[in-house]
Amino acid sequence: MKWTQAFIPTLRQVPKDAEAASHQLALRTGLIRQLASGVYSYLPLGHRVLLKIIGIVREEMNRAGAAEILMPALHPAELWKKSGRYEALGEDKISFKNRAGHEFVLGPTHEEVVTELVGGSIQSHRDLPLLVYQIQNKFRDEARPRFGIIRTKEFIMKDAYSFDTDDAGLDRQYQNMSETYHRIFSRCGLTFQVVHADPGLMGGKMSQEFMVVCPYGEDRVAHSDTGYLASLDIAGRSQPPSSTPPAGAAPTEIFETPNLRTIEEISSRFKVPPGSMIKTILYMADGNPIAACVTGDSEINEAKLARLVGAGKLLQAEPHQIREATGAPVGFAGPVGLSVPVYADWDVLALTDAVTGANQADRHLKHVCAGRDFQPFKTGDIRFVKDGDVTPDGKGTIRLLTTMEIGHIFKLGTRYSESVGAAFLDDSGVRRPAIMGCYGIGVNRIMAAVMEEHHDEKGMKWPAALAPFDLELLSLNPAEPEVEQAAGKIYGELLGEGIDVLYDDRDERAGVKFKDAELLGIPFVLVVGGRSLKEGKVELKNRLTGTTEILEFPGIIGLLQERLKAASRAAS
RNA sequence: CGGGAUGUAGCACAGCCAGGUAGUGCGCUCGGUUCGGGACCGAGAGGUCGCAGGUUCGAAUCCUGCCAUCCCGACCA
Repeated sequence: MKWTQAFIPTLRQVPKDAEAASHQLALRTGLIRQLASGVYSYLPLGHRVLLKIIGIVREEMNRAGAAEILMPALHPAELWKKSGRYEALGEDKISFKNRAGHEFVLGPTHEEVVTELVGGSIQSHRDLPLLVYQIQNKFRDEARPRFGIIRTKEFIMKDAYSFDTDDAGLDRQYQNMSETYHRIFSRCGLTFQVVHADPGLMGGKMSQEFMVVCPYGEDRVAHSDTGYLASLDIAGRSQPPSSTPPAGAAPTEIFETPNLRTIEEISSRFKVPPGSMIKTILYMADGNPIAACVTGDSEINEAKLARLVGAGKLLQAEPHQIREATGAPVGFAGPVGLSVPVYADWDVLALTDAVTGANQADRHLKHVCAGRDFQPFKTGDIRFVKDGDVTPDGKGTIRLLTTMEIGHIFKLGTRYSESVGAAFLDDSGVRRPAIMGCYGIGVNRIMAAVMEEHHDEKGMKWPAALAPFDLELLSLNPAEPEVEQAAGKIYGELLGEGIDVLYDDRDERAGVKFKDAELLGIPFVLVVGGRSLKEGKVELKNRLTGTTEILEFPGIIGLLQERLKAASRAAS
């Protein structure tokens, strides 16, 4: 394709709204343009990259035995009510009513639709197992789109769903998808990690996330050099020893803290380190009030807390519920004398001289000692892990890494096959719900992740497998007829050989073309210029290695093909 | 949804505090000179200063409200 026909609006300066490297580069190289917050157009170069990614995904999914389908983006709201997820969709739902007054949801994911589809089409255990997938735009009204195409309201997802007769079948499909995902992300040139995620509270099913370490990700994982790796909702730590109060420790004492509610306010006003304060947060666990305590320098992890409590639904208490439970307004809760069950983090047990709320307006307690002044109902690990925590096996030191989730696989079980309906008759004639799994990949996120990983100060360095073109042909000074002719001839021959080439035929100065070529980051740039042309030579620049090779006529095309093949072999 | 910031030409910004004909750099158009690493000279085009209301003889500038976008956090089936 010729540059002058390609619609590649490169930018010299970085648009001020872009912060992440992938966002800046995607804008500067003319891959994307924003229409609204979290809503983007993909221009020819961006679209080509997406097609390359989709090509790899499709190839690997097909190889894995998955059958491609295409489901609608328009879902009757009724279907979501049937599965019970209509409410759970909440604010993220994008929906509208048609002229007949029927509500439709723009599909944020497709468990309901695929279960409806498959449920209506299978009858016997002989129809299973089944594995289907699609590549399609999803819609979620994200409260906060971020970092260009890393988190958008409309995004491209590959979603796959498996249906089996038993758990062993599900295990096989899950393993198959896990291996397929490894192949897909590797072929895309990504360095990734697989992290066990919160299995959720329904049935203890398994879930794993495929993560890329990246400063502009929106997840974090706990990692140690002893090989520990876990998402924060399940990341544990070793249990610290609890302390016993020193003999003759001071008794608790109430002190006045007018209008001082937060850890920071008390800490700075009374010079108490946050680590020796007890933060007490009230929750409603399946409708019953409970209190959770961590040290003032920690944050409660609600997933961990929910597991300790054994609660299905955990919500932060409303102000009136806090007042009922503690007898005080928000900001003065503490574990001492509290009538609701107290769930305390291990760290709290180590405090022998703590400050915490007195359960009275404008008052706190000091010299509080866990075990002496209050007895937790249960203790455990309920806070987010922090840098420096010790891994559960006691051997490693935890470091937090910022990561981007590019894929996830999940053993669903029968949640949707029961609620929406997908059942089969087993070999003894008993009607049973299919065992499901679901497997997602964020296609535009792969693009962003690759851009985060493969660039330098000059611009992109696309892995051969995803580059928008195999080769850029760059003619210096097209005003010289010999150069123009030679470049045109080479362009024609490359096209004839089926090489995907971008021909920079613009009437621009050499510097502009070189800079743009480096910015675009197509792996190979073939430079045709008057100087070397006189000696019957052209130059082949390798953007990835930064090296230049001189090629001589004739035989250029053949050599190029060798280089391109070698590059794509190296990538796969 | 809480906190912070920013909206002036395609992009990046100045002007606002101290109200008085809307500017700079890059890009763009035309002419000329250049031409292997983001050229130079000359002449141009391009803006309801985010929107609405108010104050004032007069508002990009002061006041009020709204909207949009970005960042931190909450959320993320």
